Amino acid sequence: MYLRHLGYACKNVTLRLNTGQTFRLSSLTPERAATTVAANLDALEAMLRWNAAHDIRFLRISSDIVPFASHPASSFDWEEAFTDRLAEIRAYADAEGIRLSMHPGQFTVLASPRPEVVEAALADLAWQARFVHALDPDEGTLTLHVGGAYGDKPSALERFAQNFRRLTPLAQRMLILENDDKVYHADDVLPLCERLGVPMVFDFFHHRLHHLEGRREVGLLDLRERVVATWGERVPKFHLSSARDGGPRTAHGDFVLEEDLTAALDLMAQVGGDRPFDLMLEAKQKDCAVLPLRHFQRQGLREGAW
DNA sequence: GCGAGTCAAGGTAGG
DNA sequence: CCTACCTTGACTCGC
Repeated sequence: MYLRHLGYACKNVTLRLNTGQTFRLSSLTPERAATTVAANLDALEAMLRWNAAHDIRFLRISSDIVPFASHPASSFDWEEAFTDRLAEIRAYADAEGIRLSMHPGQFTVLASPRPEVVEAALADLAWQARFVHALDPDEGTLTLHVGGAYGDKPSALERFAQNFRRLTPLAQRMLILENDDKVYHADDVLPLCERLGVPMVFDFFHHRLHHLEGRREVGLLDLRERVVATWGERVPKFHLSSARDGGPRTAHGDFVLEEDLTAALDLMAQVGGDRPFDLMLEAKQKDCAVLPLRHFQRQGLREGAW
């Protein structure tokens, strides 16, 4: 496989722009929501233009782009209010070949034993699936973690599978599952993905944390063919970070070390033949972490060129 | 403008 | 039981 796009998440440090400006629940009114979403969409468009100019064609949109979108107290209809604006941005992203994704936060938990938590997660995933789909119907994704273990991982996995079937058809289609840093290792997530027919987004950094701490012996070497297979004909997506110097072991660094990127590229070069994959860099410095690594992208590469 | 206090939400680890 | 941490820190108030 070869690296097609490098991406970053939610914010642009250079432009000081954020696709997820929000406000307190106590400030929620339809007017405030409309103003904030309009500003977030403007920020998104400016980031897309900057990205295209810098050959960055992969971006995660903040799940706060529509604050309180699925909250019971919100009556603001973003789809109706911004139909034309969304179509405009979609056309631009499409013309520039930019892939988009969203990643609900820690509170969206489909495996929870608490019904109210699951209901909220279903509502959250429903609107976010519609949002990504409106902007990138071809390659958009919705990244999710499995959730907690609650002292009984098999039961939690079973609950996840049952609740997955309750998602809207669109959310089921957009969803992809990521291995996390402490509970659901790649060899927990992969069988679940295979069972549900959901692509797996493999996070190199999370995977390595499990290895360094001796919780698992299974390496990516043993899993990579199966991880890629979960994507079918779609372009697989991976996550990569470097550790933060001196920070908590799970903290993301400001940048991504070139050696961490080349290690990931080497691992994937031997899989999947002449096939592209995309890589989301999770680094505090966002776009500034991507810029120095762009030359590793092989845009529009055809076989034999690498 | 700025520092302090607070924020919708879940879950885990360590004390 | 409680606090700290993860994550996208950053909004809001009172000075």
